[in-house]
Amino acid sequence: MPELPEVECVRRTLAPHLLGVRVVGVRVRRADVCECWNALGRCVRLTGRRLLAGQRIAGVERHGKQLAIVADSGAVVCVHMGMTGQLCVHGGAPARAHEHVTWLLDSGATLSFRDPRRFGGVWTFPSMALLRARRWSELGPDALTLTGDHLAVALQGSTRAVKAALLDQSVAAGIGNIYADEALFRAGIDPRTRCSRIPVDALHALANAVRDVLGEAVARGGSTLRDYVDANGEQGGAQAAHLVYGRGGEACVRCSARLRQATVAQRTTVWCPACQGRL
DNA sequence: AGGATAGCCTGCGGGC
DNA sequence: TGCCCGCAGGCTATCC
Repeated sequence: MPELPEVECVRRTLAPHLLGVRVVGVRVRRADVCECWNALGRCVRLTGRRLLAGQRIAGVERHGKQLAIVADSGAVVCVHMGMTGQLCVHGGAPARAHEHVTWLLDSGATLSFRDPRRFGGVWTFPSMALLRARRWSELGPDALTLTGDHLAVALQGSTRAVKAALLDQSVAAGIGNIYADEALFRAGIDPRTRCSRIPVDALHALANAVRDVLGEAVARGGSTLRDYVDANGEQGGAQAAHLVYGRGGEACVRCSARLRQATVAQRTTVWCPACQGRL
């Protein structure tokens, strides 16, 4: 389940394969995972050109959980991987099941977007500016740059549970269920706590915890629980560093209390009832 | 209008 | 062994 660290690892492993490479063809096996937008903000017909056919790739960018492959023409393909999405580069292996879009590159390699659950998708725009204006503008700041000051403004007066706010991509982009629980544990905050009851110093601690948890997970290559692999098909190692996620009923690594598991914000949530105080 | 909820979709593991 | 059910959850649409 790609959250920010996994998508960043895909970006980093993808870039060396793509930069300066020309797209010589595109094969779409499921057109309904793609959406094309023009400069007027209208949804338009899917074409190879809009998926960068014939163009040279000049950049691979990321905001939150979304990737953008940018051509030298300025045209952009934005990929969101949902839960089970994968972007892999390989040397022309036969298509696997659920491989929805394949880009043929002049390097001889192919890039494929695979997504069994189809919670992800592909969006095309004539420029990065339009992607930012039409799609990324809905997102909060990238969670790797999250600050306590921003959290204080974004959560001001909100009565919802802090975990729900962390999962809200308009608050900060990139946090999912795994790293929300890990960050709340590090910050010592009960995930059920209403936002408006969290003091500013605790919000600063939370923002720091979010950045630390995400940064460390990137350094470990992301978390592989089931599906995640980077652009080279390699699994990550960050799951070994999870202190609470997936450990409900086990002992807290800090105080040995039994970790509690319950549904918070419609998500399976694990926390330490001793270390994470309810404010 | 903020916040809670349902639904999308497939693979897998547990239970019988 | 095989089938059925529940669960995983990022995001949007819808309801309250």
